[in-house]
Amino acid sequence: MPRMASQERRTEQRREQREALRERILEVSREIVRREGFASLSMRKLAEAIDYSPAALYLHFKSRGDIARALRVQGHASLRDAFLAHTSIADPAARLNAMGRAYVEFGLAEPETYRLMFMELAASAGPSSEARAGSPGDAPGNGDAHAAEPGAATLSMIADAFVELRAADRLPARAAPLACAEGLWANLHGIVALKLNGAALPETPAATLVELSLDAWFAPANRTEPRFSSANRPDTSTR
Amino acid sequence: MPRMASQERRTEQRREQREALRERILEVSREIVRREGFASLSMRKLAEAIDYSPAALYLHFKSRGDIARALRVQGHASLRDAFLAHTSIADPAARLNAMGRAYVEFGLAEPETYRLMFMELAASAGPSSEARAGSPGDAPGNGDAHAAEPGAATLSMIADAFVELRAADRLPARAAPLACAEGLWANLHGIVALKLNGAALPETPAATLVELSLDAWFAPANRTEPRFSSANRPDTSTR
DNA sequence: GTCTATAGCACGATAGAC
DNA sequence: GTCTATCGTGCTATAGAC
Repeated sequence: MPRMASQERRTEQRREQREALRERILEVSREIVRREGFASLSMRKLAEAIDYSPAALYLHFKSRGDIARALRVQGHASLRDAFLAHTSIADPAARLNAMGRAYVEFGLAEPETYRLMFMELAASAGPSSEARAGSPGDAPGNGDAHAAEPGAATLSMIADAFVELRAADRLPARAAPLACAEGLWANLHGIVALKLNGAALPETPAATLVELSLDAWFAPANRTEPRFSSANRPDTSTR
Repeated sequence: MPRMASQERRTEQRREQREALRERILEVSREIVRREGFASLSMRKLAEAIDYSPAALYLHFKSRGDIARALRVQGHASLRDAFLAHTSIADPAARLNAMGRAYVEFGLAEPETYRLMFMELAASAGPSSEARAGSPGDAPGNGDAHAAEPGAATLSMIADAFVELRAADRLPARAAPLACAEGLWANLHGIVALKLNGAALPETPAATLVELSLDAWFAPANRTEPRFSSANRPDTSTR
């Protein structure tokens, strides 16, 4: 059955090419977003960058918001990887320290990606922002109402550490570990978000704020391990 | 000199009418932003709302970004007022508690105003976001490079409280009071920002997170004053 | 599947009559 | 000071040829 085989091979090639183009679109999109932000990712610009017509994009992605969704998923995977690199740290406080730093470093190193992941979801849930000039279906949050799900993995890694802290009776606050995790997350996000907005928080470097915040959220555990104490530790990055 | 007087009266009336119209534009703008967000405030829509032509707006505001700037100033004044209501609290920890709550309540009560004030400044300082379809000079951050200044008053109120805490030796962390103030601010901002983005932080109510955060940042002072302890205090608002 | 061409819309800002 | 009319731009998405 050589004819059958060759046909199968052809369709297989087709599928691979299709997949490859889709991947290439995402790759170029990611780079544009990284450098100029999602707001400046237009279908025209994207099409020109991959040397196709704008119409071709719509064969692989339902809309611009659909691309945003894919990029967000990739970003969350990237952040999760950064966290995974520290899961081997046995001490939960030390692990939280490492993860907290990693989180803020991720946000400051990839500001536009971070913005896309955590700061431009407004349009998906409210009647608010990101109402651009174009047509409907444009908002980055569209296409998936459960867009928060991809970040759940990283949040639960933080929560796990708090559970361990609580189990070892090293957690001062008497609240649910999940609530602590969300509180710490909010704190870290606040640092990144204010820094990304440029004008705000002009005085204190982000690294110092991170140290302070980690101290604040589980200081006792920290104080018994001077390895991670903040005050007498030179700031490595002065972003 | 009756002729002179009448002329003066006329120009005075003119000036008042001018001022009144400008005030009316701002008032309507504020309401539109409050309900639909700044991104959806277009000069056309605004003009129709005040029953003038779009061109008339440019007699009172240089650009759309100029309106944004005026609205931000008003918002900061409003937030400052909310803080001023608590400056009379003598105990610095209690004062910080009240101000922290007020901050988050402000953000959650006026999400779009808050967004305009703290989350849409990106375009002013970076090559990023808010690149809309229209012409240049559109970004909300334009028109004043020192846009962070209006918020300085509220920040220094927080910093003052930390200075007092430090003076009374009730501040656990050994860092500069200003850094603590910015850290706490970042924490509060993170809570509001994540809540405003809807999808994120689905589990824990904001009020609980605020309590936890305030506890985290100056817990010892808090624990000696059970009046403000959080765990055994019913959440009044479950936003 | 990919292209060209364009529809259709919305915007910010300005020119020039009155 | 206000209006009408419009310029110039950018966008998403689709129609229809190949």
